[in-house]
Formats: sequence, structure tokens, C-alpha cells
Amino acid sequence: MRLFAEKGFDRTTVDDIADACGVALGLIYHYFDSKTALLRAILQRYRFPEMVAAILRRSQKPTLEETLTEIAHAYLAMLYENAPFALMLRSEVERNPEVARVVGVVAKTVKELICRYLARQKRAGVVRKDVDAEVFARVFFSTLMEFFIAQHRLTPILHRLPPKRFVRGLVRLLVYGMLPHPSAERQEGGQRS
Amino acid sequence: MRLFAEKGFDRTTVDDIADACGVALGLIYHYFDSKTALLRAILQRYRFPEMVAAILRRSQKPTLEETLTEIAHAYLAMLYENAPFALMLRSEVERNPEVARVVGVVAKTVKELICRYLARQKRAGVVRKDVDAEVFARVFFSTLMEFFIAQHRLTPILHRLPPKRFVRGLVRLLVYGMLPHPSAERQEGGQRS
Amino acid sequence: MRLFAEKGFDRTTVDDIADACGVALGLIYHYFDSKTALLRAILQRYRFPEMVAAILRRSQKPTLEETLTEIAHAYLAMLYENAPFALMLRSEVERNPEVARVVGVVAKTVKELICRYLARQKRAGVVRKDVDAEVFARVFFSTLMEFFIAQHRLTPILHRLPPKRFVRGLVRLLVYGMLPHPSAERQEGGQRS
Amino acid sequence: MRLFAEKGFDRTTVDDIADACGVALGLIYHYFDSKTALLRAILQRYRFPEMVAAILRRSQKPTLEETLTEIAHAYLAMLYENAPFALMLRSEVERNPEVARVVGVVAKTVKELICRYLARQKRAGVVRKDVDAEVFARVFFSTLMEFFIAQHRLTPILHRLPPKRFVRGLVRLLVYGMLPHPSAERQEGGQRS
DNA sequence: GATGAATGAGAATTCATTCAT
DNA sequence: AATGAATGAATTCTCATTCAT
Repeated sequence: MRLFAEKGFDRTTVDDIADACGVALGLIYHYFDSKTALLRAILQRYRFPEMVAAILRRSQKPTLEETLTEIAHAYLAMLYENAPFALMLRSEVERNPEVARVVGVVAKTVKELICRYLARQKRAGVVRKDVDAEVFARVFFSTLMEFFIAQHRLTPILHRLPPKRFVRGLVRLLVYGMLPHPSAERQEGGQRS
Repeated sequence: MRLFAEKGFDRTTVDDIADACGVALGLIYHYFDSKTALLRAILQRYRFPEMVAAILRRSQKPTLEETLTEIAHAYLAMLYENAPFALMLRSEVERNPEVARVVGVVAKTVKELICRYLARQKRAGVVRKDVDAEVFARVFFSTLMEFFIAQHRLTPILHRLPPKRFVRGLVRLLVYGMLPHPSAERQEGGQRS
Repeated sequence: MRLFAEKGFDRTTVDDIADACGVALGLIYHYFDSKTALLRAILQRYRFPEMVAAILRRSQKPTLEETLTEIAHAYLAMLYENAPFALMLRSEVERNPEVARVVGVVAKTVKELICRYLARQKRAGVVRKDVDAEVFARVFFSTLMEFFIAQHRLTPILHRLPPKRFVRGLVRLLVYGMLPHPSAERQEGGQRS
Repeated sequence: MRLFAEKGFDRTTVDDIADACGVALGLIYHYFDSKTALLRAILQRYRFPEMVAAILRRSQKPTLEETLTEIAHAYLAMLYENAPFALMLRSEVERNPEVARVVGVVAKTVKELICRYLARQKRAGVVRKDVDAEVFARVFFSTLMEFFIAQHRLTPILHRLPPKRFVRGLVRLLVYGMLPHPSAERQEGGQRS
């Protein structure tokens, strides 16, 4: 998994894998039918959608801002903890329909959970009725994913942004928008660059 | 470029390229030193950062919402028009430091232009002082890129979202946030799922 | 034996054999030193030359035609009953000197028995003195073997010939030849295509 | 072709072939898609059925015995001249359906030509009406093929028989049979072992 | 006796690159 | 400028054989 993440599926040889495992090349084929089957097995082992669902279920803080902040941090934490796997997913979506499917399923699960959450908040009058839940889900998660990727792939070209600051900025942006807003004004903090 | 985008750099053979160009294999090496040099040449030809800068310079509408909407559509239009190139960039960032550099430069350019624009809007009192411009830049562009990618890579797993709806939802989210907001209320439209 | 016959020695893996036997791979090597030793053991078990000799000893019908018919049917019956083994022999003669030896011994045994039988018939005036016994032995047995092989390997390219008809045709051909012959005329039956 | 004949398809490596051709391994794949495709190409090049048909067309001697003798010698000559190819055919029929098809086509062609020839001879009263032409075709050609194979594969286990003697014995056997026959008696020569 | 994990020497195939023409 | 034959290192996959348990 680490090798696939670091060098990509194609540039990782079965020999590399065997070396990294400290076993002979042939043994890999005793357990897996092919290099692709090995990737498949890794994918099956990591239950990404379940992890994301668990994060969403757990996060039930009093305010919208606190909840989203918690979800964002939990999501980023999960990405960082499984960095090799997450990077591999991203890198292989392009080439591997199987990987694309896994990622697609995660995205769909996340979207549905978020939509349900937002629907509840709308009924409670916390969130404006005209907010597009589906768009929100995509903005929220894809931005976090991109942030994670950028930290690993585009540094040092793009200077590192502290996760805390990024999450805070993202959540405030999505909660209060950019226009002047009464609730937002009370908050301290702010622009840093 | 199209081949690199479709199959990735590694899985595209020089023979594939020669075939697609209708020339003999050897001729490729008359013009380019290596397969990598060919990729380099493609990267140099497409002046992505310049295209993005041009979009930002041109977009000077009266309101914040209108400006962002215009930028978003122009950016997406550029991605769609150069789809093979954009997809290739994404697919090769992972493996190719050279490609990562190109993407990093685009990201940096974009970030700086947006920061300057937002600074002006803050001074004019249109945008709250505490909005994190750098975070905004990342959220805005990475979301649009992700949207573009998803349309090409994750369909039909993830159902297609009309670009117009996505841009509208994104801009309103970033401008008004999700909390009830006086200016947002006046707008019609809204929740769709 | 069946596997060697079906797929050939090279294309049969020791794993295939273990699977077919319902035992673990390693056990094969508990009983046989190598894959080749296994083939050797199979060869030793089947006493092909003895089987052929037994057929020839038993067959003592009054007329030449009846005797040859009986031998032919007994020989074909033995081939059909041990089809996997017979097919394997044929398939491995090419590659395996050991197998070639076995086949060679059968051929020699057969030849000698036939020669002795024909010598007796010549002395009795039943068979013409100028008949070449060695040639006859080869014609007789190689034709029957070819017939057997063709039924298994060249069908449906070559249409199936009923064994009874083939044996009848073969024996009459060898006994009476093709020219008009007083003894042959009395027989009914005959041309079919 | 020679290598396939000597060692069999499986035991001939592409490296062997490249070495024998004095070229680099990779070049083989410049011309042939795979090892199997190479075998296919060889098969297409040798027009075995056509060769056999040509032999049958040419052979039109006055007597049956002379004609068959001529055919037999021409057939054996062709086998000897293309020994590697013929041996390969035999060796690969078992494993390769494609090769089996080629051999099957030859057998069918031969059978049809012989049947037509014998039909004419029957109408002329030269050959008995009850001779089974199809059986004759098989006996005649399969015996010659077996003889050829035995010379190459079963020597020195089986002692070498001179082709002239074998053909003479075979033809006389098929023409006169084994029973005393007026026409046969006039011939000199005869039993030798 | 029995298991199956482990080894490693091949073997087929791919493909970037070179180069004579 | 153009061709495509030629190279050979790299890579995936196979399989007979060994051996600790």
C-alpha cells in the first residue's frame, strides 16, 4: 500500500513489494493471483466508506460551526492516519476503474449523510432553505481532500497551510459566507496573509 | 496529450503516440529526446497559469456574487475546453515532479490574484475582514477542479450535477454561508434534493 | 495419467495433480522424487507390452481373417479401456525418451509375435511366402493406433468412422488386397462411400 | 520450425528462437504477436494439403501397384524433405487445436482424392467393389506417416526399416492381400525376416 | 504421513531507445 | 525529415522443488 502510494501502481514492481515484505517474489503469487488482485485486496481491507460514515454519525455538537469543525478535523485526521492509502486512492482513480468505484462509493455515502444532516438543520431553521446540500457536500469534502493532497504533493511549491487554520477558514466561509454577517462579527481571528 | 490524459504517462507507449500522429515511431525521437521530453514540451506549450490570470483580470463585475460566478464559469469553461490537458495534469501530478511544479505554479498564481482581489473588497467593506483569503482561494478553485474531475472520472458512479447549478450553489455558499442571511433571503431558487 | 494425457506432461503442474488427487502439493514429493519420477511410476504400472502379448496369445481362430479381426478388436478395446494412458503415450513419445522406450518395446514385442504367427501361417500355406511380416505388423498396429488417436484428436474435423467398419475394412484389405479375388467375392458388404 | 520439431512447442523458448535466428529476443515480437502467433505463421506458410493434393494429381501410372508405389514414395519424400515441419505437426496435434485443424484438413483432402481415384478403379473393374475406400485411405497414409515418425522417434529401439522395402511391402499387402493370389505369385522378392 | 508456505530460476512479453537506410 | 528494424533491460507471472511444522 505504501509503495503503491509512493510510486503509483505501475511504477511499483512486484519485486519491490516482495523486497519490502522481506519475502521472495514468488510468494506474492502464492497469496494473490496478480498484481491487480493485490490492489483489490488492499481496497477491500480498508473500509473507507465505513470510516467516513462513523465520523459523521459521531459528530453531533450543539452549533453548526462546531459540528462541521469536528467533522473536518476527524476527516483530515483519518486521511493523515491512512495517508498512504488515501494518496494511493487518489493516484489510482485515474487509471483503475476498480479504484474509481471505491472512491465513488465513498463520495456517494458521504453526500447522502451530509444531505440528511443538512435537511434536519434546515427544518430546525438553522440553515437557510436555499442552501444546496449536494453542492455543499462536494465543496466540503473535496476541499478537505485537496488540502490533504496538496500538503503531500505540492509542497514546497505551495507553502504549507496549518490544518487548523485551513479548517477554521473553511468552516467559517461555509457557515457565514464572505459578506458581513452579525454572528460572524463577534468572532475574533481573521485574515492572516 | 490526449493519450497521456486517457491512459496515463506510463501506460501510453511511444508507439501509441506515433500511431495517433500517423508517423513512424522513430520520428518522435527526431523531435523529442525522450518520452519525458515530450511531456515537458506539452507542458510548456499550454500556459495554464497565464490562462487563469487572464480570467481573473477580465472578471470585474459590480457585485461579489456576480464576479465569482463569472470567474467560476470562465475557469470551468477553460477546463472543459482543455479537458485532455487538465485531466493529464491531475493524473500526472502524483508521479511527475515536473507536472507537480506546473500545477503548483497555477495554484500559486491563482492564490495571489484572489488574495489581491479580496483585499480590495475588504477595504471597500464588501467582504468581512476575518475571511481567510488563502483558504478561500483553495476552496474555490480546488472545488471547481474536483467538480470537473468528478464529471469525467466518477460518472456514472456519482451522478452528474449540472455545472450551472454547481457554480450557483458554490458561489452562494461562499458568499452568504449557510446561516440565515438578509441578502440571501431575497434570492429565489434553493434546495433541490 | 489423465492429466498428462489431457494437457501433456509440461502443461500439467504438480499442483494440478495434487488437486486432482485431493491431497496437498507437498505430499506428491513424499511419494515421488520428481514430476518425471511420477511419470516413470505410471509407465511401470501399465504393462502395455504384456497386454498386447496376451491378446496375441489368446487369439487363435480357424481362419486368418477371423484371427486378425479378433486381434484388432481386442487391441482397440484395450486402447479404449486405457484411453488416457494410450493418449499420454502418444503425446509424450515426442519429448520423453523414457516414454519412447516404452512404446518402442511394445512395438518390438508386437512385431515379434506377429512375425512368428505369420511364419506358421506361411508354412501352412495359408499366407503367401512373399508377404513381409515386419511390414505387415507395422501396417496393422500403427493403423489401429492412428484410428484410435484420430477418434480422440481429430474429431470433429475428421468424421468419426465406426470401429467395426474400420476393422472389417482393414482386415479384408490386408487379407484379400484390392484386386479381384475369388475368396473375397463371396463376402457380402463392401463399399460405402 | 526446426526447434519446435526438435523440442516441442513448450520446451522451445522465444530466446532459443531468437538465438537460432541470430537476432535479439525483442525482435521476434516486432514480427509476431506471441509465440503462438509464430507457430500460426509457420502453419500458414506450409501448404501441406496442397502438397499432398499435388502428389495425388501427378501420379497416374498404368497399374494400381505402380500408382500406389509412386504415391507412397512421393509422400514419404515430401515428409523427409519437410521433416522438421512434419514432426512438429505430429507433436503439436495433441496440444494445439490449430495444429489439429491443419492435420485434419490434410487428412480430409487426402481421403477425398483417394476415394475418387478408387471409385474410378472400381468402375474399370481393377479394384473390387467391396473395398472400403475410406478405410484404405486411412490405412495407406497413416501407415506411411507412422513409418516416417518411427524412423525419427523410435530408432534405435525399433530397428530401421529401409523405406523402399517398407513401401514395397505395404503396397503389395494392400494390392494383393496376404492370401495366395495368382498375380502376386509372379512377382519375385518376398519375406526377409 | 500430511500440509502448504516459501523459494528462485526461468519464461513470455513490453517498450523506450538507437540507428542504418 | 522520415522510416521501421533492431536491441535488451525490465517486468509479470509460473512452477518444480524444498522444508519447517
